[in-house]
Amino acid sequence: MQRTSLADMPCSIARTVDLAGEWWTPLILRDVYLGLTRFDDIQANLGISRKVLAGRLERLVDGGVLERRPYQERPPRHEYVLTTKGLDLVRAFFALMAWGDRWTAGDAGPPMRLRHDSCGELATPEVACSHCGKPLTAESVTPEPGPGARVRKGTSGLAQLFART
Amino acid sequence: MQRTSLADMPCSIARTVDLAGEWWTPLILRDVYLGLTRFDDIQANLGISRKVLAGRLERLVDGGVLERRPYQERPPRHEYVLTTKGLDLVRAFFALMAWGDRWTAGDAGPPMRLRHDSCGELATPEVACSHCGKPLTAESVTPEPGPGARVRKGTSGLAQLFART
DNA sequence: CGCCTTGGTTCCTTGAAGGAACCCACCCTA
DNA sequence: TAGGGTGGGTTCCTTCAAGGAACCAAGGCG
Repeated sequence: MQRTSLADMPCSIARTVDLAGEWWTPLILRDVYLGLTRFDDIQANLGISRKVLAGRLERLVDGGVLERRPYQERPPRHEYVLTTKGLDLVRAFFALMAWGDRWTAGDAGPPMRLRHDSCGELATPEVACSHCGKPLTAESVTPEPGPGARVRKGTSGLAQLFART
Repeated sequence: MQRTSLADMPCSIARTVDLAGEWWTPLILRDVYLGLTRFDDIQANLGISRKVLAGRLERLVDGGVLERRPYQERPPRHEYVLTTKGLDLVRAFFALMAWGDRWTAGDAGPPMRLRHDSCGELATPEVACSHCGKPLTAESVTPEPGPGARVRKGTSGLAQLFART
């Protein structure tokens, strides 16, 4: 779909989008997480082109997000399962889901809810500070360059950290 | 880029991706958040085609994520600023950024870090339970249908909740 | 006047998405 | 042994979005 790869940008959002932000990919991961682990099941559920699905699954396996695992031999059959890296990505998608619940669900309410096993309650995923545990919002945070930043000479402003070259 | 719209799926991830998951869109929002609010600045920073940028900005304004605001008249000039809805989306992107920091940053480390104003520390955004405040992971949660779910007859399994039709 | 800046729009080419057909190994049943 | 079903794709063709460059218009500005 894209000609421009985002993988080489010095930005963790860009690199995440490059691997997991292609069209359909988040929904494929959602399906796998919810138990649709086989090619035909995912294809039928999403209505995605088989060609596109094959490509996305290959990319996710190469990226270490999914594992292609045989569940029987003779005839050889396999399923796709989330790796640790993939489960961690699903966790991040919970934050996107919560945003969608808040802003796009409308009167019908959220299509899916999450029950937190440890506390037993229906949970709204929140983005919180790892240090103090309080809500981490865009307004309550100040971005600064990290060790992996590539600052370009002759420019200024934080966003210049993420210039493509 | 896509022919298939995800907007009508009964899934908050799909609806979020439909609006904010197009190629370049997360990076545009990142730039606006970091202070690159003008067309030419964003275009130069990302190296994106002007046509694509114009389309993305229009879609984000229509979707209520950005606001197109004049900052001077004569000559008329305007900038793009995040709405409340947009700032909340940036917050969800923090979770994606944290994933990228963990899994794609490599030895160089994260390109950007966030200092939490209220506690003063460098924060790693975590996805936490709104109820008990503890970490919310993919493994520690049980999905169940919400009020907005559309269960299809003749199928089974949670993922069937999100079938396209 | 001619040039610069901002904020786009138009045009053309390339390449990804969508859709349908096809394929192959293996199994089952009659 | 023929025929049909299933899982997991691949091939082919058409359509439409992305990329890139040129163009444009309103308003300064020297």
